[in-house]
Amino acid sequence: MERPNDVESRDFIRRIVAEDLAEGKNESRVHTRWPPEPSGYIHIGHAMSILLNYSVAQEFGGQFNLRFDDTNPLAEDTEFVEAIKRDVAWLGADWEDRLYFASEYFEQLYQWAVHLIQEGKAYVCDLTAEQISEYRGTAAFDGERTTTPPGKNSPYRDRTVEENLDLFHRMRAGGFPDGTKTLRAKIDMTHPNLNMRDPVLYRILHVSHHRTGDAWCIYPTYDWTHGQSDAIEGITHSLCTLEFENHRPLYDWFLDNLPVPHRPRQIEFAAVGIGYTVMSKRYHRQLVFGNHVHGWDDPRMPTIAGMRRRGITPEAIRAFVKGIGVTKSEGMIEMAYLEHHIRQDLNKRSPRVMAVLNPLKVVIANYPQGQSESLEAINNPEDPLAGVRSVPFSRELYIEREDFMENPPKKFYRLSPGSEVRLRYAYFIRCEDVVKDADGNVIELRCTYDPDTRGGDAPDGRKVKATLHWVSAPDALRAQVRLYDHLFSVENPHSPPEGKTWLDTLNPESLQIRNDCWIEPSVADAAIGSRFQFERMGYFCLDPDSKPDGLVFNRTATLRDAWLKAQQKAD
RNA sequence: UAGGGCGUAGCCAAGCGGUAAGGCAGCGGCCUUUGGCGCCGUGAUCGAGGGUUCAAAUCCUUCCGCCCUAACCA
Repeated sequence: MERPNDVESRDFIRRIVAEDLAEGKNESRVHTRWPPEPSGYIHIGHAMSILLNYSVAQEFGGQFNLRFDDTNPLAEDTEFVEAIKRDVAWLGADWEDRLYFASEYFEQLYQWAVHLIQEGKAYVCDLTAEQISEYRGTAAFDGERTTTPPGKNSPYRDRTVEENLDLFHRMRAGGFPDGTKTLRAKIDMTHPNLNMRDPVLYRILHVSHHRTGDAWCIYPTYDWTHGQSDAIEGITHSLCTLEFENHRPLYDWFLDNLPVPHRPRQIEFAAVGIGYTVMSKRYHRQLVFGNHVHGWDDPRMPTIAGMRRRGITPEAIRAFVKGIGVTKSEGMIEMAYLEHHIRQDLNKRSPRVMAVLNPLKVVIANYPQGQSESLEAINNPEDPLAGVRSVPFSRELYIEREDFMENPPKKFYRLSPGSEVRLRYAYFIRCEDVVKDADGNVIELRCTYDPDTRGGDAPDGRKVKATLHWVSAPDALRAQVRLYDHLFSVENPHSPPEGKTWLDTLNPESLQIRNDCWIEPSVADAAIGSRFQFERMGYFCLDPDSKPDGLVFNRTATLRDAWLKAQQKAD
């Protein structure tokens, strides 16, 4: 069927926002926010939420806030606040001067709690955590089937307003030990939505907070904080992930029962999952604190910090996020899809360079001893403006070990005894002899070159089936290269094989370090973070561990490899 | 079990009653001084059944499957 292709369809959230705008809601404003808890580093899943909230505001001429949801001092830390700010900014989401902390609203929240008590809609409860759970009516298996009994009222539910006010005041004043009392909303203990069965608003925690210090010993829960914070900030559309859908009735109940200045609307969307990795902060904390990776910014991690160190650009992440769309159906995106966007972005912007990761020495027998020359190489065939550079050529070179086979199979176009190939931007060479050590390992190739093919073309028109990258041995820089693979060996670590845990599925070969790599001298002064395409090998970037006399590169992504694929098919 | 949500090709995703967009992956081919890039071609009757209608992926209905919650975490 014929359908206009140029009409980009809107996702369901943008459609709702557009409708609200059309109906003149919210004084025709659009205002979103992203509310992280500073209890870990953010990951690519968060990036989707950040970019969605930010871009919706952008597209509708609205504003975007960054608000830390810092209501649980037990897990939070300023280190995470700083890391999150850095990562959000790096992704390109600009909160301008609107950086907020839910902890700034603690006093207002307290006043609203008092209001609720006065209205007879909240009470101080002495039940323990376990008792609260029991009274709530937890699902139970009666031997035949699981049932969900209605909850029953707390015996403290009918305390007088005066008593509640007094108790709540003393809770704040520090009169009670941790866990002995809570403030709960008085809603409905038989409500089918468990969140509505008298949820806890405040718990007692004699713990100092990274921003409010020891000013408080009672801390508001997420549910009691979130919607009201949105209201205070004038948020019009509070976009969050699907697991909060169950909380929406409560979110709305608070707004309905409080004298809030504004009425925000919560809309939920599906979070992303990506194959061969895990996307939960809880798991990330275990990976980091359990030393299964080298920190939050380990290039194998799906954290923003890790991806940045890996060499992935914010543009690639944005393109990826835009590509997967916004829906309510939860799925698992293939890693190949992320890699596609990484390659597409890096292909256009990365200067090419030649580097040999697994060196095999080549001596050009007919090239004069002691002679050398400079050859011109194109910096980026995708970008004419990138210009050219010169690379040194000499009698002794290194080529990639995988580019030579003594007994090549059919369709192996590269170097083998007697065959001729092109050295990129240099000459045609022919392999004349194979030098081996006592164990029969190939340690050197003796080749001859054709002086007439300088630059890579033969005047007589003869063709060659392969072009190899290479470096001049006396001129090349030694480098360490870190090759990364999937962090996990199974696509979904959340459902590991029988008898295994998710940690058992970590890929033992996710990091491979090569110390004897050689790279052309043009990268000598590259800045940390510089990205390159090592021709025929992949995309790499200079790691912060790099020193002037010891270059360290991270492999961001491999190039697609038709030969590799053909081999795998042959196996 | 209760409440909430989801189900369109291997993956993501358009579609909103008029007879299945697009991307990724795969496969085949072209091009090529990166076996890269680029280009061309190639796949579905929409979880299942029933119903309404001239016409249904789109409406109704029953069923099935999967996910979320049942924390004084967010």
